[in-house]
Amino acid sequence: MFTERFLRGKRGVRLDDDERAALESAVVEVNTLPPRATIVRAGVKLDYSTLLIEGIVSRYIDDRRGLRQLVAVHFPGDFVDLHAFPLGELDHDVQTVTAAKTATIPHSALEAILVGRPHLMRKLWFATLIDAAIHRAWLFRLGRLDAMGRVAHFLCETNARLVSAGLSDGHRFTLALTQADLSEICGLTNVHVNRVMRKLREERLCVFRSSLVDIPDPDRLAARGQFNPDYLYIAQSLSPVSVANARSR
Amino acid sequence: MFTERFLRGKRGVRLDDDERAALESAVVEVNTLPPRATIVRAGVKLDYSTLLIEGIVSRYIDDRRGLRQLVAVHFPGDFVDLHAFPLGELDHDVQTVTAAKTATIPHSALEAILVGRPHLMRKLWFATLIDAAIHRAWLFRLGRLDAMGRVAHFLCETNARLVSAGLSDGHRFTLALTQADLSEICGLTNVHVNRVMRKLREERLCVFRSSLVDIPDPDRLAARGQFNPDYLYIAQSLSPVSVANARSR
DNA sequence: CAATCGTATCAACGCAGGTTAGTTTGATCC
DNA sequence: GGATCAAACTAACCTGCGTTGATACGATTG
Repeated sequence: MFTERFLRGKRGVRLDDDERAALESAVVEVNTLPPRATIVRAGVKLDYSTLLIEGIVSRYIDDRRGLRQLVAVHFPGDFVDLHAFPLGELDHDVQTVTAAKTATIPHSALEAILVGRPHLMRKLWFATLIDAAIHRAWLFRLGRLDAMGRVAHFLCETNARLVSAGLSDGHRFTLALTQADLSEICGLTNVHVNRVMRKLREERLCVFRSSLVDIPDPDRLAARGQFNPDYLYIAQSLSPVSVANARSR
Repeated sequence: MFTERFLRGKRGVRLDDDERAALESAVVEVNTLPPRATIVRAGVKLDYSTLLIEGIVSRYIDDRRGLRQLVAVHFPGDFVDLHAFPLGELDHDVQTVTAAKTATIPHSALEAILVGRPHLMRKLWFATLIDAAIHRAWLFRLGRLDAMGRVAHFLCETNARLVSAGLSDGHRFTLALTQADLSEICGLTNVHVNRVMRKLREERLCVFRSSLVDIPDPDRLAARGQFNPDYLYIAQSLSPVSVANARSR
């Protein structure tokens, strides 16, 4: 089951068995990729899209001078570059962060879904718009939060997304990102991210060591990062708050 | 013709007469709105979307403490909240900046297009993904550019978009944004935006006075803001560079 | 005409985060 | 065991932007 986690826990877009099967049968290939492998380059015409099954993938804009800004991070279940289907080519690069397993879905198969299964198509559209909503939250983060807030916000978001993918219990999860990766996500230098991580640790807001994130009190961290999960369109029953509360009770 | 400017000048998604007519006939209402009028509030279920005919509209995320980050600015021809159709409700607020004229399109009409005109639907999807591509460029701006660069980048982007909408000649255009608006776009304070505007003027990069933007040398401004228009998916013949060159020859 | 309000402008000061240049830790491999 | 490398961590210094508060300008209104 390649699409098992796709749209999992999202509000109002549950896939029925039929749709699930249609998507599954659209997969033509499964690949295993090493860390830091380029999946897509900006400006190259694409006739397939990539669903992430395992590992972490990043999307980034690069000024070809060493400065790189991540614009998205993807976890298992994300349809990484589904937007390449309507767009034809991408405006940014896509690269694995960790080793990853991906499923390839040709655009010809999506074309068939477009014509024959309009309601499944709308759910695919929805998926690309969640990514856009996350972009907007990232804009808020970069534009209006200080360094502590940015990191806190990102960790809250990641926790919420991993909870809904079934990969976090609401307090702890593995996250194989380096501090340098975090700095490219949060618009900071790696040196400053290091300072921030220490402070988060000192204030008992979050401990991130050897790829393990531990959030003792998700609500406090959320407050520090002004994090409000609404933009993730997560189904009520799976919201990180309710999960965290269920555990702390 | 309400949809005259919609997707104008975009690569590979020209609307044929039939599609144009279908969209036109989906309009049920045209409204005139005053400046700073709220169009949509976050979290409210929507059964219509809004096409902008005249004026400027902004989308923003607000921390309810006075800090506001704009996540998008829309010009005539933009389908401001088309993403509300698949999403159902928005994760942010939408407000006019200037007085504006809008066309309302009910989601029921979009539903009909979804089922009956899959290829028009794909073009609508495309339109929402352009917005996402612009979000990404804004992320780069906020994450990796200094204050001068951010303002320069925004002005280049706006110039390019207005050229393709037929509202800029590539060097000059009217833009009824205040310096405070610019600060909420660029993640700066209005005081610092003022410093930046002076410096842009002193360096002959850009003069912005009483709602009129004048860019003597678009290439120089683009270099300062590391602006590359590819993400706007503008058709070759309408790219701002070629327009600017045509004029300067 | 004066009063008012939104916007632009400027100067003085402080600090968050960048820059530079390291050292330490831990994993992997010979 | 030592060698190597990536990642984490630190300190010292510097600067770009935020903050505060005041003034100027121009449009609108009474």
